[in-house]
Amino acid sequence: MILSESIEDYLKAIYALKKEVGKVVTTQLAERLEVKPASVTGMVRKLADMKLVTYKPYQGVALTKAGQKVALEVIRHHRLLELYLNEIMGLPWDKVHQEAEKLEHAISEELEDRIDQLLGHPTTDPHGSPIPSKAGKVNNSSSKKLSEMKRGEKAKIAEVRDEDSELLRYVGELGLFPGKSFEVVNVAPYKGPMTLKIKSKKIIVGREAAKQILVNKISAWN
Amino acid sequence: MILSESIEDYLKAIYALKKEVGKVVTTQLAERLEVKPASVTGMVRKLADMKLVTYKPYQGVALTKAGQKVALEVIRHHRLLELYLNEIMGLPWDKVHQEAEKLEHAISEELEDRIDQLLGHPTTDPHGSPIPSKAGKVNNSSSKKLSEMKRGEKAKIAEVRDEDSELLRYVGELGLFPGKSFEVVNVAPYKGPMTLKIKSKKIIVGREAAKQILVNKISAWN
DNA sequence: GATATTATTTAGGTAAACCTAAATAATATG
DNA sequence: CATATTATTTAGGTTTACCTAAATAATATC
Ligand SMILES: [Mn+2]
Ligand SMILES: [Mn+2]
Ligand SMILES: [Mn+2]
Ligand SMILES: [Mn+2]
Repeated sequence: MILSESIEDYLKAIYALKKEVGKVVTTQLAERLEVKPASVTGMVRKLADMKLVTYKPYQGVALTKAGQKVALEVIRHHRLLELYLNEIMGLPWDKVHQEAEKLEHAISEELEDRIDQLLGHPTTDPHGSPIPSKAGKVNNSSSKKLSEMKRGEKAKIAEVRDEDSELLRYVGELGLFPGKSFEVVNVAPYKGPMTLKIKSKKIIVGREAAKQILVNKISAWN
Repeated sequence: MILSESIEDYLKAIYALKKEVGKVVTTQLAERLEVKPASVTGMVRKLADMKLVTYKPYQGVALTKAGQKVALEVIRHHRLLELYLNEIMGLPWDKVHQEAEKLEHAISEELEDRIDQLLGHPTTDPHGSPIPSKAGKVNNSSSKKLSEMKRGEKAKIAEVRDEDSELLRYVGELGLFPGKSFEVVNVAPYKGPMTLKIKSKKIIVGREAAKQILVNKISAWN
């Protein structure tokens, strides 16, 4: 099965939107892929012909088993590449997404396997997103947004949106990397900044940025 | 300047053919790129419009300064990638060409620079081909074919054709890597095999394979 | 030097992945 | 519930990079 770069990107976007908003509609897909809605309609019909998605006009799109398999393969490429570029090659974590976006379509299955091996079969990328296994299993931690946390709650950074380079630089400077534990010591009103404590060091993060950060709560009785 | 993958491959092929046979004609370009001659005519006209080549119908194509610059940039990507894949990632030397053929169009200039740095600014790829510098300088050693050597002559392996995986596996098993010194101890008649001596070890290589191997003669008075 | 062969170009088409503008369907509002 | 707004689709183009078939130019052969 030789699929075009565009097709791979559509399937990936459908997978992501499904995860993020539940339903996948034309306009949102168009916005994410930076094409016009009319183009999405055309492509989605084609994907339906290829049995990669199911599609009912005005109702939305959903991946079939086959479509999901392709999406997960591309996502696996993407996240393995991000981790390799960051960890082994030393590229900053705000640069790797863009690079991986192109490379994900270019690497062979053999190179994918080699990268996986060199990284020791990792399960998360530099931004905390799970790397699907070769077989297509994904660890989907049910995490919540940092922005929704209350004063006094403790949590661990799970995942940071990886598309926005500026956000990543900001968050990186604050030291908010996946895996870091912290406590919310203050939440300013009027959508104001949050103050966090990481190992007795206080840091302040804007509420907008906090919306882009997913965390796993640490239960009080731990 | 954003050039398509096809355009980059045309320019690279024109560069290579110029080097190999001196003149670049439609049919050969078509054969190398695995497209029909009519398609080459079309693309070459387009490249001429873009001032990347000069073209006279029925006469042949030649790269302009701008065209050569692009060709050398793509070749630099290709060869740096081959070396990285082989040396750092441990891919066998008969696999790296195919992989680099796709990746060369996908990596950013920043990643190119990082690879160059991690490799210590290398000057040749795993098959012995020179890596053009960032500025576009290429070391073109004037080497001859192994197949044309006579009994008793000494030389060093310079370069092995990199497109044919089977050839590379064969040559690799014989230990004929770029840099290896040897002496021709016998040349069988009727286009028969050649016997070489590398550090007192004798190896036999077919004449067809020997045509694909370039060497630098070691002068007798050395 | 006429004729056959080979190389190349021209003309007209196709497929993929976009686009714009207009039509239609779904949803929201007074 | 009639009308306005928004979402989506349809229809008809465009661009890129191919293709085939036919025409033409260059070269080789008798
Ligand atoms: Mn992509
Ligand atoms: Mn990521
Ligand atoms: Mn190569
Ligand atoms: Mn290529």
